Amino acid sequence: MPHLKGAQKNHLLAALPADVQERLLPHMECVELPLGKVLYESGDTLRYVYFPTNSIVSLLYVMESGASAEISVVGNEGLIGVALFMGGESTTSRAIVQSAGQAYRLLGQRLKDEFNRHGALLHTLLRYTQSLITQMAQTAVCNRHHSIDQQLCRWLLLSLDRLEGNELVMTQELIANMLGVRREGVTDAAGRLQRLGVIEYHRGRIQVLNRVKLESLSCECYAVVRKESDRLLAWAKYTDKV
Amino acid sequence: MPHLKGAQKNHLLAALPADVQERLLPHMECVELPLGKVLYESGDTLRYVYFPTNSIVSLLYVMESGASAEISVVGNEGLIGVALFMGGESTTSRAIVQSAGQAYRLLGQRLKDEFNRHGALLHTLLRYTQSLITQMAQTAVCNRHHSIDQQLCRWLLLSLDRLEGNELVMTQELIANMLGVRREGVTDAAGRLQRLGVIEYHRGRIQVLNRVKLESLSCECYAVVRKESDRLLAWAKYTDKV
DNA sequence: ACCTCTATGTACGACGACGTACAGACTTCA
DNA sequence: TGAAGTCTGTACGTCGTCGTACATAGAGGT
Repeated sequence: MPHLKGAQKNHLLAALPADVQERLLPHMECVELPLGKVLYESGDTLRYVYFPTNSIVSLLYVMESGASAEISVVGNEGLIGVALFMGGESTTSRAIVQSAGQAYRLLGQRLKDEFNRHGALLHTLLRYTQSLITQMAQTAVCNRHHSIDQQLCRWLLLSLDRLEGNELVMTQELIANMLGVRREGVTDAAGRLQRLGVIEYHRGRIQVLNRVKLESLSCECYAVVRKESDRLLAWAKYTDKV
Repeated sequence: MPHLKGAQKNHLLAALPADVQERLLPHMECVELPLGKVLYESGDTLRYVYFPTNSIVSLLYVMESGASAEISVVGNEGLIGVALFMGGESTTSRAIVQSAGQAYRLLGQRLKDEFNRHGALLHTLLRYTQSLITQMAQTAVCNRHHSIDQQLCRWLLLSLDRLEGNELVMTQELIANMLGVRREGVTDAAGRLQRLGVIEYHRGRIQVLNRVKLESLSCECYAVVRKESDRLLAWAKYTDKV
């Protein structure tokens, strides 16, 4: 079953019972997501949902002034487009590829059809949505209380969790857009991390050398999000009843 | 039908079809929510959901240091306890009464039973949850980019929308806890608003004199949340299909 | 009338982040 | 090999918020 193999790379798909997977997979296509691609714009009616495998997508709010702030990060643990099954069909944020890679794409209506069978998919997606809510809430907290240095650590860890390996392909300029701060602020913070031997970077490639230390330098926000995600997405349990 | 009358004060309950209301209402009780009461603590397994009528409840994240930040505000437009039907059973935030009043309380299991009938309640609650997500996302943005003055305006407007009249019973100290800033910062901002003739306050009572001006002084965040809530909670449409 | 508690007002130095400007280093492509 | 573009480093004055400290005034109780 070739489809199944690829789908296992996305935790959400992998967690679904075999019968649900079999109904969905024939309709899914693997697409390339280049860096910077906008999957949907604020207010767009969503047509597809995306299940990232080795890509990362940011949900970004862009203000009237053009300034931006990241609301949450989505990788192989989740999907892009919760508004489709939540019923709103659109959101106020933009979905933009933060790390190039691949994703499975599914026509929204197919997902909704399965969702409306009220089985495992519904419960799985709702639990995932709650973990997304937690991430958004913690982003709000972090933006209020923590320094750029701490936020950079949190952001690196969240991104790292969604990729294989210990390298991020990402300029400081892009990170600044995500965090909603100046590029120079990221340069300062990254420079400090590099001098501490925690990371090493060069022209758009960041390697994490000491993850443990990175976690200790991060604010509590990363741990909160990580722990709650682990709890909510402990797939084996609760998936067949609410 | 005495139950129905009171339930109409909560928009979420009011939006439900008669048969759903009739099944739920016998199990609901009207409870008093005094200022400062904690409906649930971070990590608690939720037992009840609350549908506020004339009270306001804040979802607050409390950090290790004890500092806090409000994630979202809930009033007669929504309910407290989405984690129950989302499947997580608990959240990382605290629910605390910000404005005393009443609410309908319902045993979580009753709500889940109805939710699992996969009818109008499911779609209604999911759309509400999306509006809540929007509010959280915008809180993150606002915390990043806007001044205390702007955030105070946003906060006053959000609270005002959830109450009758134009008065808030709320000390500057409590507002500071919600916004996650110093009390003195709120004093400064509120003083400026008072000198502009936009509000008038005295020892824990705030009256809004000029709502239009308040909106113009607020950042875009209020309008974004308001507009999206109006869209998502335009009950008449879409409620019987996804 | 007095005391106590609570709510609000004001001041000042410290600090983090901002806006702006510009320099250096590496990459890409002609 | 040279030019253009990209990514990163550094500097400096400004501004908003913080932490701290203390003052004032109204509310409530005895």
